[in-house]
Amino acid sequence: MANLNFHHLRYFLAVAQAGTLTKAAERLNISPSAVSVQVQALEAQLGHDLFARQGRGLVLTEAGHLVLERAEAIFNAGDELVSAVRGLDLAKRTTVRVGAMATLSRNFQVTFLQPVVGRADARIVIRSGSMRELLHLLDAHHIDILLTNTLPPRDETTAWTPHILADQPISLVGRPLGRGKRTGVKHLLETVPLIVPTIENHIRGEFDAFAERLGVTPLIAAEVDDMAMVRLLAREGLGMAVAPPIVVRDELAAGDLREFGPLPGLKETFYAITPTRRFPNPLVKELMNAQGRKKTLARDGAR
Amino acid sequence: MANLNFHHLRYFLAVAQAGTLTKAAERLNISPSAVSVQVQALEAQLGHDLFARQGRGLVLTEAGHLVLERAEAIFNAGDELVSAVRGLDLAKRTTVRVGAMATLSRNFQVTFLQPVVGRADARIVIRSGSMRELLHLLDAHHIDILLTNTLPPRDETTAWTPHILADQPISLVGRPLGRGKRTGVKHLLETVPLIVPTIENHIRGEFDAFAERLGVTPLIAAEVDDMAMVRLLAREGLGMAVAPPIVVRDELAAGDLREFGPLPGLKETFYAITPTRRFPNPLVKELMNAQGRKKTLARDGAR
DNA sequence: AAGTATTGTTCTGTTTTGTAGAAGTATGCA
DNA sequence: TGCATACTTCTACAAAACAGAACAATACTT
Repeated sequence: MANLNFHHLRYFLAVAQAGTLTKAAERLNISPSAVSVQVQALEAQLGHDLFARQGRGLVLTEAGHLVLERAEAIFNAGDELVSAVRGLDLAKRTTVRVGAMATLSRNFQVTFLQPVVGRADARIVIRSGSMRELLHLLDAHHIDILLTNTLPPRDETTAWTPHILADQPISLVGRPLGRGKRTGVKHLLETVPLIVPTIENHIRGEFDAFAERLGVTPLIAAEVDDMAMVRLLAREGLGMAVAPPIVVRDELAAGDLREFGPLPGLKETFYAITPTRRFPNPLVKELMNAQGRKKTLARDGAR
Repeated sequence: MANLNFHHLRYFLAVAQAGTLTKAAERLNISPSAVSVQVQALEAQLGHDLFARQGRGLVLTEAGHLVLERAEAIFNAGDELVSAVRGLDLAKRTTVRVGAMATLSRNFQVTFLQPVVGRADARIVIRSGSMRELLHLLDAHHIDILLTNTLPPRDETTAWTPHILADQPISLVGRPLGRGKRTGVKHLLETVPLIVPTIENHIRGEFDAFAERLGVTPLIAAEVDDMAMVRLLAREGLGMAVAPPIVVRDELAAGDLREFGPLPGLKETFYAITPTRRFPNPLVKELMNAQGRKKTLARDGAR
């Protein structure tokens, strides 16, 4: 069975809507004979008369009515397609759609988005999910950028590139201890309940290796994958968290929590993953550039 | 702005679905060069790249994904259109869609449909409504036949023809009277409460003229347009109904109601209105033919 | 690193499809 | 009957889509 000829269908629709073949031809800037032939071709292909030749006019048959309804829907969909594509230029330029790993620190996300937050000409869409889900969204262009702290494996078909945004040192953070208590890292690891990342997180691997190296068996109170949860638990005093200080930035500033020294050699790396094509979204470009500057400043400050 | 070229769009869809241009061309039984050109024409027209030329392959861009989704919907609709038209041959042949004036006697409708009722190879769809609504449905081919007892005015654009199905005498029908009561029509009209059709119904006009001719002022208890309601009211003993006996056929047979003689000169005519085209629906043809035979029989019997 | 296979593009000539305009047919109207 | 309207048919022409060859870029192989 041959495919429906949409060119014929378009002329049929014009005739059905205009009421007469002649008027339709006029509206299409085309000769009546051409329209006549095309409509007949459609009828031949469908195997049904769409118009009854009544007197000197055309009247829709039952099949004609049926086709008319659907043809209208089809060409409306076509028009919508075109305007949607045109809309890409306008709408998408001013929106940045960010996917973030559900387990990622919210503070980090906010810091990253700083340059566009609150700007009147920019809209932000954030969706979180697993790496699998987010990569799929990125591939289908439903997000412009993917924020993560673990790098998915690249294979030959990957159409994206990772960008390192920042290295965060990993510290022990927890509620202030009483006066005179020992605060050495090794001692703390052995005596204080700990909140550590789950095993999927590469920090956990590094932490375990670090503990091994020190020759201590840490007292693990909780394994948590969500950084927002880590923050809450630390604030509640469940134990000391193995996490980058940025996660509890506010609490550190307020004095509710304290940083008990970085864990040497442990760090968390934040990545932004973008489609391989050069950033077509100017907001993404802006974000990436701003990030570059920030990283430099942070390095200089650390010296 | 030029119209969307669905021919280009079809090739784009094929490429997007097949993954590569080459495979798409193969599936379409067409050369790759042709496909390449057509897809590029679409891109030019939409003003966006739909594929990113990556390595030696093609990868959908954001605009491409957007177009893909909609294109799928469009061509699905096209396929549905074709199968709907094809389905006309099969489905519609075995279905008869009847529109009946809401006020029409149900008994009459059943009698009319008798020839196809209960047949395994025939489906019946009945919808009721006002003349206006039903004519519209007939015009749009949503019903095959329209049953009515009044004839709508024909003008030059009418695309339908009426068929007289049957003449029914109009009688006075009501609950049996006590023994010895006078049953003359003139006497009854003056003394018994009556259930008469509303003024839109032409029977009412004839009835009023008839009463005038007799020189009586009838005692009207109710004006009702719906024959099912007339039947109910007569059964309840509200009064005597001015109606064709077929409306209360069952009650007459059971003896619950009695016919008090026909009103001379008054009759109701039932019409079937069909599109002017010769019945394309074999069931309609059957119904009309059967009706012809029945009418003849009824006439012969009346002699 | 060089050869080979794969994928998409460009170009040229050919085929298919669509179109205009004249002539013809059928209907409605004065 | 004469004339206008509406569609169709026919013929020639124009536009579009197409195949095939040559080419360019990339990936795989040895």
